Parts: sequence; structure tokens; C-alpha cells
Amino acid sequence: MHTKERETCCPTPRSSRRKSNVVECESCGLYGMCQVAGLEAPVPDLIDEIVGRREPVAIGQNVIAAGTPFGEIYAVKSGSFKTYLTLANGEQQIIDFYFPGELMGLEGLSEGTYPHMVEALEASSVCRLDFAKVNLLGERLGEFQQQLINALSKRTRQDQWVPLLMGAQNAEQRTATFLLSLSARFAEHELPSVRFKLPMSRHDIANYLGLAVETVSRMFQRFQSMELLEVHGRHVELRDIDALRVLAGLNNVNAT
Amino acid sequence: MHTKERETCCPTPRSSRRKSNVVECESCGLYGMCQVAGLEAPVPDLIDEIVGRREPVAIGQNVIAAGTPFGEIYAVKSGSFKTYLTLANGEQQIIDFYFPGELMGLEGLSEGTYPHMVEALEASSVCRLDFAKVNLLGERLGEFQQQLINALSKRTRQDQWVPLLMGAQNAEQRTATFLLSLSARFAEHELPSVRFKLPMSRHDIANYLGLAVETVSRMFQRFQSMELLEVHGRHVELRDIDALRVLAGLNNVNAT
DNA sequence: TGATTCAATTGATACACATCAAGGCCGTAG
DNA sequence: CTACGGCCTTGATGTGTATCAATTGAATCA
Repeated sequence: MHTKERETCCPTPRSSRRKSNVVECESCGLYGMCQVAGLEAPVPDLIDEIVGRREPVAIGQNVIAAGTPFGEIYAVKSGSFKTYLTLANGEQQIIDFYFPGELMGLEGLSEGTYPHMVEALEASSVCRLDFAKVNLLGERLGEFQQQLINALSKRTRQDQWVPLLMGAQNAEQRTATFLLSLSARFAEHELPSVRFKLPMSRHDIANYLGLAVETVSRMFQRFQSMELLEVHGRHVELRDIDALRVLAGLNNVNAT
Repeated sequence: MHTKERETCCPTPRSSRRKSNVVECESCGLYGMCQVAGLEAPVPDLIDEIVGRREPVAIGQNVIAAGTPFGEIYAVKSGSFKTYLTLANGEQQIIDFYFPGELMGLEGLSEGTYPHMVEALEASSVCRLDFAKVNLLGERLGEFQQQLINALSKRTRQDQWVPLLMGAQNAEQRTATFLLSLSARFAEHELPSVRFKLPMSRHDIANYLGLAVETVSRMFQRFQSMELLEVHGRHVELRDIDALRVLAGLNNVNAT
């Protein structure tokens, strides 16, 4: 039974994780729901009906388009994504980034349409959960709902980083907080959280943080000269996380 | 049956709403769950076990303390609240504000403890839903879960204002966006959304927006001189919402 | 390999906002 | 009514960051 789970849900063996940064199913936000739909479902291989597994997504491709009717949620299996709104001036306002193990599309659940675009920052893969077919679960629907509640609740808590970024008075604090939030989110899904590659451009970071591109660049250089981290393009290594936390002003804050 | 609902859940008649800005139950985020727990519950008046109704909260009083174990969620019935974290320097970082009809405490659901403080900004009242007793609902638990999912999903969408605030380049855009977000949140629960009283101090607004108190004050005066609104202390009247939206840069954004 | 293009860095200047400081406007209490 | 204290406003100055401009670096493709 356990081997079957690996087969159906996790085609990628653990050994290959470090190469491509693919999350294990056990660390995936969809895991609970995926399990309910697949493991002991009334209809065998019901999981094939409800969960689409490891669909590849090309860089720049939109997984979700703003305004389209809600129908499914996605779990990032590998790669990364950004979500954004298109503003009046035509510019895009980046809302958030998504990394392996995290769920995308939950925002569309209540209103029936997705509120923003979701675009792949690199070659990625996702698992898809089809909401139109969850009633096939029958009496296990309640169990599924419980998993969904967990996922939604986790999501609300994850958002607590954003106000910290908001409240940061200067660019230094913002950039430090941003890096720490990335590291924390990676760590939560057992991905490398000290040495990692930034999947998004400086432009995206600046947009997200409400700063100028040049300022973001300067902050990275400043941190490097302070020996808090090392940057080579998009490759980052955090060298003194505690100092970064102090600098960010959230030394005693236990954010996710 | 309908009259009973009014009795148990909504002691305040509609006519008194405009005076005290109490939300009707129909517009309360807890309504669905409250209904499940009360109206046709297997045990009569089960609602008394699970839902505490209209408990008064004094100004400055903490409804939820950071770090305490999760046990219940609260709906704002009247008044308003702020949530905040305490930072390393002892200062507080305001996370969000809550207004009538909105739910507080959902962030504690996944981790088992509440992540931040929730404090009343004025004399307020709340309804309380006791999670430890929801299993008393028996077979109606699934229905309850569905309501909870709706509430959580709505919450994730509500948070979409925050990134817009984040992305705002200057104080003008931030302040305009803030006022529009308040107005939209009031409107969603059928509260006055054009003329209203700001329940929070300039200090709290500045903290939330990451600006200086003086800057917030100056922006209000600027908007007044542009005839976009009228301010008298904490009393605000929006005079040209469309112009405010243009100024905020989210003319075509359909944020909640 | 070298050409092309976009991303990222680095520097110089201007301006928006934080900061410091003082005054006015409430509320509440004596 | 007057006096106090907090909150809000208004003004002057310095600084942090946006902006403009140019250079370097790193991918992609011929």
C-alpha cells in the first residue's frame, strides 16, 4: 500500500530531490487531500479522476488567468510561480510568489473566479486538484473538507509575513525581511533554505517590495559587504541569519 | 422559525443599526456556522453551547493574546479591533484591522496557537464560536465545515488589499488605497462606506502603512485640498471615490 | 566563437518622506 | 469655567530612496 502511494503520487524518488528541488508528497500542501482522494477511496484509482499529477509548466506560462471561473487548485511540485494583478497603468503588481509544496488558486474558492494571474517563473511542474469532481469522494468528503480547512488556515498564517514587509520603515529592513521569508518558506518544505537560487528577477523583487530595482541591488551589495550573505546574480547564500533577523527588526517574532 | 433566529442570533433590530454600526447576522462572517449550530441542530439550543452571543468588549481590551492556545474564533458584531505583533524593539507592528461582520482568530486554526494580539479600538461586541464543542454538531459537522471553508476562503481573498498597499510607491497612493480598502470592507457588510469614523488613531494608521504620523496627516490634508474627501479629526467623508481610485493606481482593479 | 539582448550593477542628482520641533484642537477632570 | 494631557496638525531641515544615465555581466542564438 505504501509503495502504491509512492507510485501514484510521488514518481520522483527522494534521491533526485536536491537536483531539481522537487518536494516530496509528504511535504506538499495537497498531500492530505491527495491521500483522501487516492489511498482508500471507495472507487479504486479515484485519484486519477480528481488529481492530475506532475503536469509540466513552461517558463512564462500562465497556470491561472485572472477572471476565469474557479475549478481547481494547484500544488507546486517543482519550480516557482508569481501571482500578479494588472493595474490601471498597464503595469503589473506582484501579489506573491509560490514555491514547491505550496497551494495556488485557493483565493478563487469563495467568489467563484480567480482574482489574479499565476505565472511560472521557470520550468516547473504542478499537481492539480479538480474541485468539480470532489463529490465523487462520497462519504469521505468530510475528511477531504478537513484537509482543505487545514490548508486554508495554513495559508492565512503564511500571509503574516506581508504585514511585516509593509511595516518595514526602510529598504534595508524590507529586503532583509524578504530574504528571511523566502528562507522560512523553503525550510517549511524541506528545501535548501541557506543556499538557494532566487527564481525571480530583481525587477519582480522590487515590484513586490515597492522599491526601485537599483535599491534592491544596492541592498544586496550592502548585505554582502556586511558579510550577512553572498550574492552572485540570482544565487544567494545566507551567512548570518541571526544578524539578518536583528536587522529586519523581527528578532523575537516567530513568523512561519 | 425565522423569528426565533432573530431572537437568538440578532437581538438588535435593524432600525438601530445606523446608530451603533452593528452588523446584521445576515451580513456576519459567522452567520453560516452560527446557523448550522443553532437553527436545526439535533440538540435544541445547541447554539447556546457553541456560540456566545454579543459579548461586550471594553476599549483597549485584548480578545486574543499571542501565543495562547487556539480554541475559538470571534465575529465582530460592533466596534473595531486591531491585530499586532510585538517586535524586538518593543514596538508593535500592526497587522490588520477588523470591522463588524469580519472573523478574528482564524489564523490560529492550523498551528494551534494564535499568532498575534487582538485588541479593541473602541467599546465593541463580539460573537464567539467555541471550536472545542463543534463535535457536538454530529452529522451536521460536514455542513459546518463547508461554512468554515467559505469563511477561510473569503479571508484569503480579503487579504489581497495588502499587496496593493505594499506595492504603492508613495505615501499618497498608500493612504488613498488604505481609505478605499476601509470603504470597501465597510460596504461589504452594509455599513456606511462614504461617511464614516476612523476607529484607529493616526499613529495606528501610520504604523500599519509604514509611514510617519505626520505624513498620514499631511496626506489627509492634501486629499482635502484636492476635494477628494473631507476630514475632521477621525471623521471622514469620501467625496470623489473614482478620483481616489485613479490616484491609488487601481482604477481597473476589482479588489474586494 | 562572437553578436545580440536583457538583467544587474554602479554612480550622480533630485525629491519625497522621516525626523525634530512647536503650536492648535479636542477630550476629560477638577 | 479653566486647566491639563493626549491627539492631531503644521512648519523646517536632513536623509534615504527614486530617478536618470551609463557600464558591466550573463545568458541566448547565429
